[in-house]
Amino acid sequence: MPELPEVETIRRGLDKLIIGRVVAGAEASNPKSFPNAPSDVRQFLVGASVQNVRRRAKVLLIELSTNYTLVIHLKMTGQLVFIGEKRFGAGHPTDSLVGDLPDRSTRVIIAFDDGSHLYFNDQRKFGWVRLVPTPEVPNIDFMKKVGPEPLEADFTVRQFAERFARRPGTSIKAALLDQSVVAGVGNIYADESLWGARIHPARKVSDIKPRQFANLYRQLRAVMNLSIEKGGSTDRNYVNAEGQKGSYLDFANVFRRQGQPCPRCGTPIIKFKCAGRGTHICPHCQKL
DNA sequence: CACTTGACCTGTCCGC
DNA sequence: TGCGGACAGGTCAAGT
Repeated sequence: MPELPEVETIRRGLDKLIIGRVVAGAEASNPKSFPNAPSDVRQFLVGASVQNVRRRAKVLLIELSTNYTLVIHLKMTGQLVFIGEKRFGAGHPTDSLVGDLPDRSTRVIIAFDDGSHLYFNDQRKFGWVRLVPTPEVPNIDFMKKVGPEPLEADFTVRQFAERFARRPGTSIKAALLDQSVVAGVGNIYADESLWGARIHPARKVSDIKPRQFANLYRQLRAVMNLSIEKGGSTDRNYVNAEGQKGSYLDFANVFRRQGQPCPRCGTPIIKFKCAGRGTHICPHCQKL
């Protein structure tokens, strides 16, 4: 579910909500969701204060005073929701998607010593939370192979185009979704940026011209920055750290808009399968 | 090797 | 308001 803009939105929320709070306890209802030994949790999580909340690709990093980090991947259906100590049953925000927590999808609960809680909910159990020594975070498999951050100021068009040389024979959409090429792109922003650059998703990487890479680079950054501004995309169950939906899909041009007119030319948007994923294009603007 | 497909899970929606 | 099947935003292991 969450791609770079959604994870970044959660990060910004947590940055305001949990810095300085002290962990009082942690429990997991599903061992796969939080595979750490109880002794590590007692030693390095309980009593720790939150120093920093970072993001790398689609991964959240909650850095603790014990020199350990909670590494969190939300995969398809993960949520990370903070509920303060003063919230009672009656007072849900009107735009909230979550009811009382914990609920059936709650896999991990972090309790803070002031009575507030951080809930990791994950309907499909693909996501995970891991407690890792902070210096070892760059060495976990995912971190070792993930590509550069596309929104960093020093990430250039040239760098962007060069990354695709790793996957010359595959489709541009498969390459965009490959986290080792560029970090943080998922199905929504792949489709939206390809529409913006007028590139057909099934086009082979080796056929893409330098001008098209330049276009795609601009579109990808524009689309992701707009989404962060709108609080991300809520298609089914994404929510931010306060349980609220994002509104980017109101501004999307093709994603989940099959049958509706292309905003540029009016041709109906179509949906088909590409790189194993549901894919949305304007068949007039994006020719194979 | 480069690339594609299936598996991991649960829930929802659609057609019969 | 039953049942089977397809599908869902991600990533890895296994297969071609």
